[in-house]
Amino acid sequence: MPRLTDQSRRLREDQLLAAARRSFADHGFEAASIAGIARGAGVSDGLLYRYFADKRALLLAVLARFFEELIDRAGAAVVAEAGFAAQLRALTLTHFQTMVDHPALCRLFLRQTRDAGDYLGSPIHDLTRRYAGVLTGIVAAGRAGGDVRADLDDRLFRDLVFGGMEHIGWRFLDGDTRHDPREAAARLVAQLVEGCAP
Amino acid sequence: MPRLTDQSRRLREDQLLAAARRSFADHGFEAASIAGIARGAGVSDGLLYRYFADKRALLLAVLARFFEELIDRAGAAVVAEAGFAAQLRALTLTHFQTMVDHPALCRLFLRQTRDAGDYLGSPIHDLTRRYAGVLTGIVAAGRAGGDVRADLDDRLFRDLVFGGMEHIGWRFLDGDTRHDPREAAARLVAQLVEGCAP
DNA sequence: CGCCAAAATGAATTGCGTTCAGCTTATGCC
DNA sequence: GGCATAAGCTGAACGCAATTCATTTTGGCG
Repeated sequence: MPRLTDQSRRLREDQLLAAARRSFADHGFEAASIAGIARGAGVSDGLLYRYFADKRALLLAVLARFFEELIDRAGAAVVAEAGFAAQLRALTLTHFQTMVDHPALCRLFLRQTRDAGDYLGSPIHDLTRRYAGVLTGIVAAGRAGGDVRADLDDRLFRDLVFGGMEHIGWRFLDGDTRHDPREAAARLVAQLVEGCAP
Repeated sequence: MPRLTDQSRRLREDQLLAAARRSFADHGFEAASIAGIARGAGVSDGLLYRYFADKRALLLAVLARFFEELIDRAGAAVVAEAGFAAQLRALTLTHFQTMVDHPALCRLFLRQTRDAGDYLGSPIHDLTRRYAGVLTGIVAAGRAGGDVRADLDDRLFRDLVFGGMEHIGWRFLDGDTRHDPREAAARLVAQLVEGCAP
């Protein structure tokens, strides 16, 4: 049997990733079984290991793809807006909306991504930098436009934005439907801009 | 053989929890084995299951105890200070210092605690409320003292504080020794108070 | 048409959480 | 002191799922 073409190899990989995404989203990491994923993709258990080193590598590949989709959406939403606050709202809204639309995958991401030796230097780590870069761009433009303090600590601000989004986002993941992503985004941005002093 | 006294039962439980804390901190949740924990406590595998329903319940008990210690420290640190900013710095400093002192347990906590059906209504969920209550107290006092906007959204502020602390804290967990907990706490509080507008 | 290398298989291996049938031990009663 | 009792305690056996690898299948090429 001759070597697979790059294209058909990629096709099969897509097939496996799609089946894995379904299984992981439906059952979580531990409860999703290799056998179930392989069955879902219509292949044998063993073949999975020709494409991914182990179960965790498969999960990380699923999450990396998912994260990449989020970053692309966020980037597009941001460039469609003008002004610091509007761009920041676009970023946070995209983030929240993703949590509403894909709660299971977001859960997986938050639980499995950071920590564990395989994070630093992983593809997901690089994506995190790319996502952070979107925010850095917003801040740089805001500073140039006079909407942001010149002495703002970029990294601290990033930690507040992403940390705040994460915590607020858990309400969406927990299925609290009283909350509206658009309003949550607006409130978060207003708070970040104004602070809590009178 | 007569029933164990409450006291000796608690003693044995402490023994098991201590061994489990060591194992989990040293190897992480998955890699820590029941056999290893039991050996560490000087008992058989089976006995563990007379005290904890399963491996995960054992982990949650370890984390609950650890979290309780943090809350007590934080509460004590806060009441020792006066003024909104100083109290908020005390809370965040305690948080950061705990991350520096117990990185492995903090990692476990962040990775294992939220998510997974067993969170809502669990002892750890209650402790989270207690921890949040410390911050709520600080904000209420700050509002009364005129250091906090009357219309501040308490829950949003809480999400920003805890989310920000968590993200900043990862730097401590990742062993980035360039960062000083005290300075990180001061910067975080200043940013929260002042916002990012010029 | 066979040949061969790569793809694909799935049964065997392995490791670990969990269970439970049996064994130990401390207490109180005769 | 001996013994019945009931709870504590043990650790080998079980089940389940990830991973491996010897074997089979596949399809282009000389």
